Amino acid sequence: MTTFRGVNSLAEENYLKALFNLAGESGVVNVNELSRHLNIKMPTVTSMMKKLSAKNLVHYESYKPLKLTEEGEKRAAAIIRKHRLTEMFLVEKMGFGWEQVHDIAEQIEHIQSPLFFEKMDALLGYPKFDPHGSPIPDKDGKMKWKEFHKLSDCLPGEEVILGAVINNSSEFLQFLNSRDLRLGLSISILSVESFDKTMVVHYENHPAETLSHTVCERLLVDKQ
Amino acid sequence: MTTFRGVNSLAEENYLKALFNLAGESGVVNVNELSRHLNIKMPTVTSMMKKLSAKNLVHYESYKPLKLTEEGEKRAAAIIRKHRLTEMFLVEKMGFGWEQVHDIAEQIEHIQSPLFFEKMDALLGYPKFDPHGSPIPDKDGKMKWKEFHKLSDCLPGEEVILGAVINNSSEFLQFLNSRDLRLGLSISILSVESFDKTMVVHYENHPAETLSHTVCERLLVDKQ
DNA sequence: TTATAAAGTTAGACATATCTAACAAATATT
DNA sequence: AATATTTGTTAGATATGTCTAACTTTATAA
Repeated sequence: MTTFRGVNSLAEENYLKALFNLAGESGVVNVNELSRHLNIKMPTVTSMMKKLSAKNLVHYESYKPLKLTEEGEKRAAAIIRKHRLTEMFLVEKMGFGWEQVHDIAEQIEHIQSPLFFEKMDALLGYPKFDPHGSPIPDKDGKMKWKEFHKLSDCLPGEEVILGAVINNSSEFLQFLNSRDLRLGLSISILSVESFDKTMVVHYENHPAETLSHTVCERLLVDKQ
Repeated sequence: MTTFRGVNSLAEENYLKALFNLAGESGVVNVNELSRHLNIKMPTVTSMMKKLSAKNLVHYESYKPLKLTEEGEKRAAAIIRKHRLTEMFLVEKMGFGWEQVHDIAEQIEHIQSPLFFEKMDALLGYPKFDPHGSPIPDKDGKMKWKEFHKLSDCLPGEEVILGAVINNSSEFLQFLNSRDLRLGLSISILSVESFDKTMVVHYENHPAETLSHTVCERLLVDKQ
């Protein structure tokens, strides 16, 4: 039947999104990184990059790192926007926990219906951040992370606000749930173990909770 | 990436759904019908029927009409259930008009997440019918149409309740909107033109509205 | 009842998206 | 600098789902 998919196929959308998410400051991504992230072998990635390059969505030259074109970035941001709006909708309007929404949003982000996402946006009151604290790109693909610090970079004595988490896996989020850790929480750093960087923190009804460096690296806080 | 699609591919789901929707009393469907309905050429349909037959979802024998197996019917009903729950959700919880929801539901019906549809179902209060009056199959695939009559089979003097519409095209539903025709409305039949079966009816603030036979055939009513 | 039309099948081509095996280039290591 | 490792590409195979052209079977009509 060839269900209508708009301009890009499902597969193409997944590559664009991955390129967007993996791009750091420089905006470039290696074939190998992309391959590992998508769980798709490198030759397949190479051939898709040629295809997206032909469509002017990716800058591709043999053996050089990949970069989205302006148009590619716009398309990618539109998908991320749909993903994050959906996560917000699932949590705010349908009663899901923040640890349950990733896989569903991963599917709904491919729905072709501008109106559907505009309705979501309006019902949510035009949110700027998703349930994990990630910014929701606006319709022009613009978005800005707040000026967060990793909790792991903070020092004993500091009092910070949990603003975002960088790892939306169900397991990690369930761990946070089990410790009553959620966005907006005010956290005081009591001490840092020097040899393994483990932190002991205090918040709400938790007088002394121990958090591994691995966890602290994934918690973004506002120093305020 | 091979996005997880559960047991059946998107294409397979569309064939199952079409077989379910086209099956009349007898439950059988011709290759040709299916081909026209899906807008897919007959040879393609034949080959897919062999595939679904190998999976025990369709009874297929050369040159014989097609029929879903019990398992095929179960799978199809599950998709229709998702479609109709989604339509209801879009109308009741997101403020869409009944003429806007078909295409979106056509995409969301393929989402793989039992929890997502259970949440919808619960938020809607376990509805039995979709916004067009079609029954929503339960989790076992069971559903039953109310005992409706076509408006076109009714006689002058009768007073009936509009219970369902059979044609969910945006155009038809917009026509009904333009005449303030909606489910639940009480309609009195004033007269029937004998040569073209046109009906003149009365309801609400419409003292005398003329409806073509084509329209009346698509309106299902409860004789009370 | 034979001819014609409609419905259905077979065979083979094509696009998309994936893979493995083998080779080439760039990077890192000694 | 020479070698080894990692990264990336090329070539060719495979699965899915679609198509057209040609043929067969079933149904319809003369």
